[in-house]
Amino acid sequence: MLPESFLPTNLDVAQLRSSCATCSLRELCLPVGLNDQEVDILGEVVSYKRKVKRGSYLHRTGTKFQALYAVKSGFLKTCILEEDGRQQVTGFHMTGELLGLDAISTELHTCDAIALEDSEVCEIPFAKLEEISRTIPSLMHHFHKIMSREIVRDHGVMMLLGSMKAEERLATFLLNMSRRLAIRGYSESNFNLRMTREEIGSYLGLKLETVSRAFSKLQDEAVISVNNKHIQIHDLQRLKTKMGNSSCAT
Amino acid sequence: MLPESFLPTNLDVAQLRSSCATCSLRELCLPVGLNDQEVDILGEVVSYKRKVKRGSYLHRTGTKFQALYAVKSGFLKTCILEEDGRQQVTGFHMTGELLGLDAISTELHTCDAIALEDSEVCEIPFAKLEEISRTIPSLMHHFHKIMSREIVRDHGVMMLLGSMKAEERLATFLLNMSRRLAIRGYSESNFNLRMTREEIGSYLGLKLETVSRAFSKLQDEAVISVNNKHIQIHDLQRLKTKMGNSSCAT
DNA sequence: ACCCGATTTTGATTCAGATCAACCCGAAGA
DNA sequence: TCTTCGGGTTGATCTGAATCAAAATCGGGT
Repeated sequence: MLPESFLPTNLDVAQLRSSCATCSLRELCLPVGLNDQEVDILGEVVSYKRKVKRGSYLHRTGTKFQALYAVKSGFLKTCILEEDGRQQVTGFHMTGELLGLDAISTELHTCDAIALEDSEVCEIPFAKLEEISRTIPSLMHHFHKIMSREIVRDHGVMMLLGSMKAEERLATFLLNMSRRLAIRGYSESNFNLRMTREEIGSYLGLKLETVSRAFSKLQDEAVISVNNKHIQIHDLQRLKTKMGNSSCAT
Repeated sequence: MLPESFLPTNLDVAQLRSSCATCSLRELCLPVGLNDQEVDILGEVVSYKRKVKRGSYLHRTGTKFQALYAVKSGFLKTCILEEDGRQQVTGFHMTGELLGLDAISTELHTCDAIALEDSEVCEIPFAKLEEISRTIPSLMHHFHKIMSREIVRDHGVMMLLGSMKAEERLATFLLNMSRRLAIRGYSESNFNLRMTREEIGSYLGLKLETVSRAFSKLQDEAVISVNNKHIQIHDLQRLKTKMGNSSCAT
């Protein structure tokens, strides 16, 4: 099994989906452990909200980096692509997660971010974030934790890509989705995927046909039900065992 | 070809290997763009130096995180390992690079760091680093860049593991080593590897036999010479073309 | 309701890399 | 010097996933 730390939570609070209609900071991943006054300070920074229609870009590779984006609602993917056309999905991102961390290093975005459904993000001008984090140490520390968690997540994916078989990869992926949805208050065993088989494949280092076959196999074994994008997990426990033992019985 | 940003430089200054025998801060990756006074402040934080003998651990998975480590000399690997014994090398680290970034998120190390040759590191207590970075904005910003660069590097590895063939992976790996050595003033075309075939394989998601065969193939094609751990690159240009075009002629 | 393009599933075949196995080589130690 | 042992190379075979191909299904628009 992958270590717990593989799972890219990207948020520490469970009560994300507030009923508040405005761009409430409380929904984001950043203001963990801040007092009201500090949240107010942060609030002036993240005021700008942006809508991203399904299929359109939040940012493109090579464009200037100015702000991080906190996902307020919706679902996005990030991917890098080579000149020769090869594409690698580097992540899927849902409510409360932070996008753009990779762009800090060069001041240019190093990947594309594309909405897989109509989404909303809060823009967080990075220069301002650094500025106020000087006066709010806990904010700075939490931001460091978020970046670090992204590194840990990436290491988990390296492990997956480097040494897991197709079925293990898919099981890991499903459990990851399940867990992240559960944290946000959705069902852990009943959900709709927002991405295509090809996108899943790109993320997992597999071809789309292989992903499809792996789905079918898990369904044949009655571990899950698959109806196109709709997934139902019947046996979470058994799915977990699939994650980590290629050596054990199939 | 991988984007330039793939290459995990982890330092911005070329003149790393100063002749100064003490633990000069100037050699590290952190004090970029600081004035003398600021370097002095930072100096009080990173005073402690630690030796790590070849084969021994700098830190182990699960132990408490207290400090980042800046490699002063030597060569280390980091790896995560599963209960079932599977191991994944997540990186190789040389002079000037920063270790331990993954541990910030949970306050526990999420990987082992093992010296592949006798090495020296400077300990940087993280709490203190955060503290002084409040008063030195450029230090904070540079630290953010370093973390971000690690994320970009990891994405590059994901690309490699997700969509490259064995030979492409090895070519990419060699060019990466070559470049990092060149930055440090060593030959870009003539160097000794410090890790075994198995460790290379783990990093690249290949078995050691496959790594060995890929080496032999590149040698047969007169692109490189291999003598055990000693590598000589004869045709850097051709090696670069190997990196990115599985579709093109072999 | 119907159509069209995109997506998904499934089958047949191929192939890159894993696995199994033998052997070689060089450094460390008796 | 001889032995041993951890790497490393190379060959033979196997296999999981890629590739090629053809249906089936879904969803959006008219």
